[in-house]
Amino acid sequence: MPAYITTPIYYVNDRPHIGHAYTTTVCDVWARAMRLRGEDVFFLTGTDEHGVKVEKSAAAKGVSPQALADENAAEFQRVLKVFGLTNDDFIRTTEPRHEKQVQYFVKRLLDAGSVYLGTFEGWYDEGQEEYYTETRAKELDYKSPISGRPLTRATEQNYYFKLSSFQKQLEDFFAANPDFVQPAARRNEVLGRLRDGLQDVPVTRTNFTWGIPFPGDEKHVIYVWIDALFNYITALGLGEPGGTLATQRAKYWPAAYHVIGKEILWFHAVIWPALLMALELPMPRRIHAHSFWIADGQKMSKSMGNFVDLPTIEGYFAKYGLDAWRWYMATQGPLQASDSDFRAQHFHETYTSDLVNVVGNCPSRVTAMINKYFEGKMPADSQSGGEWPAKCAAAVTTWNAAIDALDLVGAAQAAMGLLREIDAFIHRTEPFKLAKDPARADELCSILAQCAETVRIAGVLLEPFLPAKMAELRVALKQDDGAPLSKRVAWGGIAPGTALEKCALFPRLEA
RNA sequence: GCCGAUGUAGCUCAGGUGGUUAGAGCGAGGGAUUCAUAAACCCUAGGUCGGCGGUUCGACUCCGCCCAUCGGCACCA
Repeated sequence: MPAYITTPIYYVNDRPHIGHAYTTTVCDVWARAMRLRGEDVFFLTGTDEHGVKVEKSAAAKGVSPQALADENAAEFQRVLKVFGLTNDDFIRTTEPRHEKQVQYFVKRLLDAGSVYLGTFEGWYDEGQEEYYTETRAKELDYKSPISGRPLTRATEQNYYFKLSSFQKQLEDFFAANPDFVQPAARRNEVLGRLRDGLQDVPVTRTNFTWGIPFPGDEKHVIYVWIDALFNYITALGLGEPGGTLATQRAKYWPAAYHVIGKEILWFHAVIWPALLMALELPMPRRIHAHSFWIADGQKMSKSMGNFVDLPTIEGYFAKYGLDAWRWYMATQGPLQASDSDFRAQHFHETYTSDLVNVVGNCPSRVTAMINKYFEGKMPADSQSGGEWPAKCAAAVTTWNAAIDALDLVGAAQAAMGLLREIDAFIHRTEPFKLAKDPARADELCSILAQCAETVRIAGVLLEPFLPAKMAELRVALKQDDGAPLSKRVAWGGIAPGTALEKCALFPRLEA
């Protein structure tokens, strides 16, 4: 079955930071894992480029909105390369292919009666050009928080999406698909809010022009959120049935995973499914809303200026390497309901205890003994692997289930658990003592062959997390990476007599 | 303010339909050892299980109140 995974499209008004890097890395690990299995994977990311904020920023800089979007989109694309991320496409919402399809979808919603022209009335701040909700306006004593001038009662004509009419259908869908929104805490949040009842949502704006024109009424532009959500299917060409893009990519819909941050849950868990229902398109399989990184115990914010930004991240690459960064993101990140704290010391400890002491050290001691006792030649195992083939198979099963559930920690632990068991096995069987007893040579051969083979298999399972370092391990073990997972984790991949090199994958570093 | 969640060892978190000594990983201290990147291994850590009150023979686990933190409260990308 084709596997489709998406990140949100990133707002071009932002500079790339750890938040973007995190979401994209999570998707990248998953995409690599699925490709390793031999699945047909499509991994999408991109940029969201419309909206009043972009228009204003561009004006402030004295450039056109498109020029600003071009510059920042290019920066996001450059960053993806620096991070070694393997997205299959990069969609930009100002591309004609996207705009045309969004208009097609909106037109269909209009024709189906799911979008209608309505009137919005509310408290308007003329200086700020924004509306406040009734409660917020009351809090402000009906005065502008900026200018102090009284708010005015204003009305505006907008097109609305009949979200309210999907209440029942959404409730039924959530009931039938309890895993649709992950993690469970986020699902409960959505259900709670759903119980309060849905109101129709405006899908157009008239107070600025930097957006996709509303089909048939061009003084309206399509609200950025609606525009942005459609990226998930415009990239597959679903808005141009029969087109070239659709021919190649329509098979990827419905998406397996929309990975998002918790701040945009409502749009993805409720509005997006309702839009798809209105268009009679299939639902994505899962929405996974991760939480946020905080920095040294403090919430990251623009005003605090404490975002873990690109230069900071590149500092970690320089010191620890890209794979170490991926490992920290994937195993220590906020994939579940609570936030994770990014701390330099924690990063260092994770690097040392996981990567140096286990993932680096275990292959090192195994290849070192084989070099010392067998001149580097893979020994023959008269025990056919003993208990290890079954242990490896169990780890693969656990790993597969974890990947299916986007449980990156579980998958990483399944792989690393094998290495920890090999360490224990070496401790128990003491091959370094057997080496001194010629009468027990056969036993020694079996033990070290089993160790090497298990290390090889663990290395395969670690590839999505540590692609560069596991490539080094493959070279040391004289392996290639062509075959699908099932073949590569089969016992006996290293032929007896193969010349194995000593390897030291992760150097110990000072804090 | 309203709704929801969380609060357990230095850090990150498990756990228990109430019952003798509350667990893991990491960090820290000590030991033994060498195949290995002084790594793997063994031992140690005494934390009033957020606070107060209640129910009970007995609560960290049940109930109430309070405090703190986090999320949501719709036009915010």
